[in-house]
Amino acid sequence: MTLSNYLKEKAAFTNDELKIISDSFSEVSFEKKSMLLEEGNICRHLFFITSGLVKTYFIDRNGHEVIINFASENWWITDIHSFEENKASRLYIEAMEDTECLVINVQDQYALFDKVPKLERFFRMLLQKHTGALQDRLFEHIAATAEDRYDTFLERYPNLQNRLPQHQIANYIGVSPEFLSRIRKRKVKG
Amino acid sequence: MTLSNYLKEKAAFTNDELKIISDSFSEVSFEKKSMLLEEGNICRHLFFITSGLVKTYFIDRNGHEVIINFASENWWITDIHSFEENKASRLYIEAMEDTECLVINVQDQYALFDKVPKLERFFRMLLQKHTGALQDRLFEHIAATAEDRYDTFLERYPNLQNRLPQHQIANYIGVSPEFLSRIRKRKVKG
DNA sequence: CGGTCTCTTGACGGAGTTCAAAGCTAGTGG
DNA sequence: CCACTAGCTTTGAACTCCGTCAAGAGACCG
Repeated sequence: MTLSNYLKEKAAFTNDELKIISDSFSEVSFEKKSMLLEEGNICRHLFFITSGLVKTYFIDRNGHEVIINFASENWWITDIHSFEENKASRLYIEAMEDTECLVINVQDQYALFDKVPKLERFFRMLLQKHTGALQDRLFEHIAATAEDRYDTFLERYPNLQNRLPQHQIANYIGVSPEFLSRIRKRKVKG
Repeated sequence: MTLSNYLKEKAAFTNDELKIISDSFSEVSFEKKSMLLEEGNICRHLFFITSGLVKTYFIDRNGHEVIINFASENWWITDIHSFEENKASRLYIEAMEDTECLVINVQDQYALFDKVPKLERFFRMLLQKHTGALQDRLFEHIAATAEDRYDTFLERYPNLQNRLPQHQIANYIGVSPEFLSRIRKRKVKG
């Protein structure tokens, strides 16, 4: 099972622990274009994606979608603020392909932390990495050009480039689809 | 002592726990313009600021300072990635006023987590809040104008507005000092 | 009083947006 | 299997936001 393999790669969990963890999650499927989370709702689940692709976004005050990140195989996704504090979410999470997930709710998560304390620390580390990634994206948006951000996107998600329509990439790097088209044209010319 | 009062306000620690926590921190002072952390070094400390004001920034590839955030009384500050993983930091932390801190190193932090497990969860929650704040700043930079970001700054740090030179605020919201000056002129006119 | 730091103002330029139109591609139903 | 449609990408032109450069005006500090 994928979650166990993933955890084995990432940290030193015993087989007992892996079993306890796996048993705490349930499998859920989402069809392409269906929603894992919608704005205004409380995010009830922490998702581990075993196959497929989702995007997280919010709607800005001009009614435009703003993509925060993508997540595919072996990524965790949730609105952590909503999930942990039971607050209405500002975010949407939408399946961009048919997607298989393992999910856990917040109570079961804390019960699991009590059974496998190592996991709480593991999740704290994950959160740290996520925070680092957010900081890097903020840096890019303050200090780098759109072309730089596009290059960074290509390096960071080499496998996503062909799974995503170009205007979604444009949205993620924070430019209009027209301008990304021009960037690409410029790059081909050299 | 300030840290105990702060923790009492924020979560239900017992007096014993508060004493154990307080005893694990040491006091350090920094003069205005001195550095708490410099790029290339490992961030050895988690800082709790009891008085004063610091800024965290990095130097972008054009040699310009880019301010990530400010921290004053009752704020935690560190480069968490460097601190936890013993990696060279990309960041600078600089005192903008004479500043008093309580500090702990990473080993003592983990020893403290073992003695007061509640604290590890508390820190995870802090990290979540920090992540939320970073996400909000990213949203702003993708979807809001400089004027919107200035308004948000004023709401978020009402007490910092008069303690900071205007060009530092400009840097924080990601515009040139000249342009912030124009924004302010526009706002006065109504 | 002189120097340094800070804020303002003007002129110009560049990065990126918006709008509109046209060409492409892929999926869908008949 | 073809035709149609809907969504995706490209291109051009005008426009906006904001940065850079340069110069001057305060303000603070020794």
